[in-house]
Amino acid sequence: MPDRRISFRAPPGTRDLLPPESWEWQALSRLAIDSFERAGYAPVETPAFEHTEVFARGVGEGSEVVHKQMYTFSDQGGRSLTLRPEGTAAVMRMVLEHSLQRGPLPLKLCYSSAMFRQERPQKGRYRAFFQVGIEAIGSLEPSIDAEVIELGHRFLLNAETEPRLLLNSIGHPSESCRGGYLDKLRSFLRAHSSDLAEPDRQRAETNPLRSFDSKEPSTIAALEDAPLITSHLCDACRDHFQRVQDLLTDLELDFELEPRLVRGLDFYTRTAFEWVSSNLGSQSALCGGGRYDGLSQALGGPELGGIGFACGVERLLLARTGPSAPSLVGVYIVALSDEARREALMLASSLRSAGVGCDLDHSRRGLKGQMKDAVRSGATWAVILGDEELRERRAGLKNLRTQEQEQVPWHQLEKRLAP
RNA sequence: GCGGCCGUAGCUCAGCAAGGUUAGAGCACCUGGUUGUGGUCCAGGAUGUCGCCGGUUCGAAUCCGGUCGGUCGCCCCA
Repeated sequence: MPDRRISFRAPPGTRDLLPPESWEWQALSRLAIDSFERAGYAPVETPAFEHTEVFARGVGEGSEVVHKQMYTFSDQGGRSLTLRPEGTAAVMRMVLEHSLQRGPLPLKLCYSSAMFRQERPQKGRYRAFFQVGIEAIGSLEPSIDAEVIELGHRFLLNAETEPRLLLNSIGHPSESCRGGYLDKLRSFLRAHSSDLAEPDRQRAETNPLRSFDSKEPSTIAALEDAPLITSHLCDACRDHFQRVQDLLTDLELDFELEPRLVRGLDFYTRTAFEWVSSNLGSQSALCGGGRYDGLSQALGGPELGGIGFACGVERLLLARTGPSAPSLVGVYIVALSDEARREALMLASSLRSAGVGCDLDHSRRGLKGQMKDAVRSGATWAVILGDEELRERRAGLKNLRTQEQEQVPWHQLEKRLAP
């Protein structure tokens, strides 16, 4: 319970990120952006809010996200604005606004940004949350699909999350492909309407694909023999999907074909994928993505295919099984007198300039307290400065892991502690 | 929008069913034992309007009503 004299707390579904979790959070974001940049993806940042239309048209009016989860408000000029509920539509808006599609393609972009959705909060799901993701825009080649998926997979492995990769293709909207399939699925659902669980019947009409997301046992049973998208793809989409699979196999990347995998946002086409983890409570999706060849045109742009994914950082934190991030403080300076404290502050400054992470006491703690704080800081080394050391211009250098200690002249300290 | 569970110290919780001395424990924090050496041990210290409002009662952390908040699940999604 927080201090009751404080009358405010973070709004429902939002949370403060504080140590030690915040260390992990930072390390994860850095790891993500770092791995994406190494593959040629440039970091971008779009505004936290957009004209509502960007999401209404980009994400799709029919989607749940747009329908009832957006934080929408009017500004003083009467414009309708919306806090971004996801990143892809905003990034595409940015690309089109600056005509980036006229430069070399594909555009390879990455981001780590806050997203906002009004949903009922629960484990692994917040109203304000962070996503790290990438977008590759302007190539229809299967190789870019494979690159994007491989980057996501390797990132999740490096993030110690034990991901399972689910893969599907949802074709494209025309009658010869997903359109025709949806008709067949609808007839199937109508024929089996009485077997569906009550909440799923309505949805079977409005958004038949989503029936596959149901957790109702009776619905799952009824869908046992439902037609699957993968056997109704047009030749071009089928070929694309096969080539993506071949490339992933070349990359020795394990994936599970999941013909029931669908996407929540309307703009997705062809390749759809998702990484899941079993540590997320009732949420299972760690990271989700797919190809969105219709998005640019939905926003009034030219034909411009793209593919990308977004990972929920809070979910990554929940799914992590590996060791925690190491401290960037390598050295803790222990000072035993006022004179030594002055010296310690100067030493800290020069060590930091040399790139050595270090910390020191500011509470006038005694030796014992400072040693304790040194351990707490995560430092490997304690540099001990007492009157005797000051006189002889040397310092006690103690390795906090091995407990070995020696005396080192000041001028050698920096060299000994250099990273 | 709907449902389950839970609100007592910074954290995790005991106490509540049979209302009754100064409301407890563990962890964490600070000090000392060791006037110059951390993770163990010992001693001590600081920290609470028992979520809030009202009712019942001589008396409420405990019973009743309401309210606010948290959490997990449904829906949906990262």
